[in-house]
Amino acid sequence: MPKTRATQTDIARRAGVSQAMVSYVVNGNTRVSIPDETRRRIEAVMEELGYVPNALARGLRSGQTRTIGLVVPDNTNPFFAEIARRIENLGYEKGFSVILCNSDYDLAKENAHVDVLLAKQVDGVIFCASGGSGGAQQRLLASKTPVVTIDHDISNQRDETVLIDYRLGGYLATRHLLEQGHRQIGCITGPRALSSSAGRLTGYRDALKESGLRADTALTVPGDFRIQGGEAAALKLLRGRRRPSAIFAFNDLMAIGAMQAARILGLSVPADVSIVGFDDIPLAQAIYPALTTIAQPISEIARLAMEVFFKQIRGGVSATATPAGPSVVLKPALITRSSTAPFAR
Amino acid sequence: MPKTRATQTDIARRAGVSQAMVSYVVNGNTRVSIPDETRRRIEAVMEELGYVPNALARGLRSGQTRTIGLVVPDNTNPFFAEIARRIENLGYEKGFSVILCNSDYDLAKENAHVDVLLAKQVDGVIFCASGGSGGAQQRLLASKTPVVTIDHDISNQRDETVLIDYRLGGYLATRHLLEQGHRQIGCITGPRALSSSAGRLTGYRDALKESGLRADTALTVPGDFRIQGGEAAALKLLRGRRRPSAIFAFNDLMAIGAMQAARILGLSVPADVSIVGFDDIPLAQAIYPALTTIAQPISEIARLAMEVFFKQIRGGVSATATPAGPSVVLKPALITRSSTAPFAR
DNA sequence: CTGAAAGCGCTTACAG
DNA sequence: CTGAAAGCGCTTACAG
Repeated sequence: MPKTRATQTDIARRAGVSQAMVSYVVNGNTRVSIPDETRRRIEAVMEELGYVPNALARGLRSGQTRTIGLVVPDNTNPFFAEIARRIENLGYEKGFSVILCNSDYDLAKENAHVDVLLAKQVDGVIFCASGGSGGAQQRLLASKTPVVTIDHDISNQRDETVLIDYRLGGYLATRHLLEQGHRQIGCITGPRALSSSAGRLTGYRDALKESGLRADTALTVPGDFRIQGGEAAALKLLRGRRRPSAIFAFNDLMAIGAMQAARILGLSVPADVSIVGFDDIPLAQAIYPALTTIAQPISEIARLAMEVFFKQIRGGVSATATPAGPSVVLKPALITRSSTAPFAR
Repeated sequence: MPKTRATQTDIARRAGVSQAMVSYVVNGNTRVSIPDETRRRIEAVMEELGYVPNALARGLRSGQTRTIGLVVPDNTNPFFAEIARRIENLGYEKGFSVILCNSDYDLAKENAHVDVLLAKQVDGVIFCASGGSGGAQQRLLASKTPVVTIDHDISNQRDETVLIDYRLGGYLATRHLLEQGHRQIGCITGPRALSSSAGRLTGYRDALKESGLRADTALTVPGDFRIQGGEAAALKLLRGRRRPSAIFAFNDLMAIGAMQAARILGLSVPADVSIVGFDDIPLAQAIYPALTTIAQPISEIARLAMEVFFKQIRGGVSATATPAGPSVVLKPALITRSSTAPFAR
C-alpha cells in the first residue's frame, strides 16, 4: 500500500507514459486519440494503485468544483429537509456535491457561511434566506457566483429567484377559514423580516378585509417556524381574552405546536378550534387530526432552482446580465383535511 | 470591480510587498514578525479588493480542507436531520464545512458518494451506514481517511464507531409492552442488513423469550424506516389473522405510520393497539397520542462523533493504530407516553 | 524582516 | 500520437 495517495505522475511512471496521457484517459479526452493498448495499460495501473483524482487540484486548475453551497435556516424543518434532499439528489445525478449550511435565521451566521462557500469556490449557491438583506447578498453579488434564492424575494439586478406566491397562500388559508364561518382568526407568523412571512401576512389581511373584517393586532403573534414556538404562540392566543375560533399558522411545524397547545388547554381540534398550516410537509397528512394546509410544490421548487442554477453555470457566470426580479413564481394550493371545521358555538 | 477574484499576488503587488508577506498576514503567522505598518497596509488592500482566500489552493498545498463528509441514508428522517444539524453546527464552530450525502439505503450510491468525498479530499467522514458492508468501508480504509461510523456496527481494525446499545433498546421496548400485559406483539423492522435493526430485533426476541414467549414470525414484518412503510407494515399486521395488541416499530417515523394504519382500520391507539417507536424525534411528543418510544441520545451521539473525529485528525491520520471495535456505546432509554396502555380485551 | 522559489496535483495549449 | 511545460493560488522552508 502506498504511503500517500497515487497521483497521475505515479500512474504515468508505472505505465511508462507521460503524465498528460494519464490526464487524458482520466478525463476521457477525445481531442486526442490514444491507442487502445496504451489506454488499457494506464487503466490497469490506475486500478492497481486505486487512483482517485484530486478534486482540489482539478478545481484549482479548471475553475470548477462541481460543488453547490446550500444555505437553509434549519435543515431539521421538514420543509428544508425536503428541499435539501432534492437538491442533493438532483446534484448527485449531475455529479455535484452539496455543502450544507444552517443559518439559524441569523444574519451573521449566514454571512460567515457565505464567506466559507466563496473560499471553497463553490460553483453556485442555493439560498433560502433567513430574512432581511444581510451582507451575504452583496458578497455573493460581488463574487459573481451564481445564486438562486428560494423562499425569499430579494429583488436585485442579478439573482435568480424561485418563489411561491406567499400572499396568495395566506389569502387561501384565511379565506378557507372565513368560508367555514370563522370570524376570530388568529395567526402565528414567522420571522418578521422574511418576505415569505410578510407575504402570508398580507394575504391574511387581504382576505379579512375582503370579508369586511379588520385584522385584530392582538390576534397576530410572532412565531419562530418551530413546534415549540407554535405551541407558545397558540397558548398565548388561546388564553387571550378574545379567543380565536381558528388559527392560521405560517408553517406546518407551528401548526402542530398549536394543536398541542389546544390539547394542553383541553380544547378539541377542530371542534373547538380550527387550525391551518403552511407547507404541506409529509407529516401533515400523517398526524391526527390530519392537517389542513397550504401546499408548497416542494419538488417543483427544488427542480426549478436546480434548473436555473445549471442554466447559470452553463451560460457562464457573468453572462447573467439577464432578468431582474423573480424568475419563477409558483402557486400554492389549499389542501383541506380534518383540522378545520365549520364554526359552531 | 476586478474581473476575477483577487489573489495574494494582486494584494502584494498593490501593497508593494512580496506575496509571501500577504500569506503571512492572512494566516496570522507568528513565526515571522511583520511591522504593524506593513500589516496594516496589506490588510487595507485586502479589504479594498475584497480578498477571499482560495480554499482549493490552500487545501492542495496544506493537505487539509476543513471539510467533513456526512453520509446518511436520508436527511429527511428527523433522526438523521438532527444528526446532520448537530454535526454541521459543531463543525461550523471549529471552521469545518460538511458535504451532505444521502445514500438512500443503497450500497452503490453509498460507494459513489464515498468516492466523491475522497476525491474532494475531505478531512474525514461521518458515516451512518445504510446496511451491509459495501465497498465504501474498504475504500475509506485504504484511503486512510478518518472515519467515524454512527448507527451501525462495523467491526474492523481502524474505524471508530459510536453506537447505542440497540439490543437493549429493543429489549426495553418489548418488555414495556409485556409488562402492560401484551402477549401478541408485532414488530416492524428496518432494512435487514443494518446492524442497528438487527440489534433491535435481538432485543425484541430476548424480551419475548424471557417471558416464555416465542417470536411469531408472522408478527415480524419488514419496514423501510419511513412513514409510508410503517403504515403498510402495520396494515399487514393489523389485518392478519392473529392481530397483535401491540406494535413495536423500529423507528418513530414508522410508528407514526402505524398509528395512521390503526386509524384507517378504525382502531384506537392505545385502547385497541399500543404502539412503541424508537429514536425519540422531537415530533414524538408533539403528536397525538404522544408516542412512547426508546430515546436515542442524539446530541450525545453527534457530540461524541465529532469529538472522536477531531481527535483522529489531530492525532494524525495513520497514527490511528489504536483500538479495534466500537469506541463508544451509549444507552438508550424508554420514554413512556400515551401511545401505550395495559392490555385489556 | 523580506523576497525568490519550490511544489501541492492537475488541465491544457504547444511543440515535436 | 506523445511529451515537456506552464500555471491555477497557495504555504513554507530557505536565503539574504
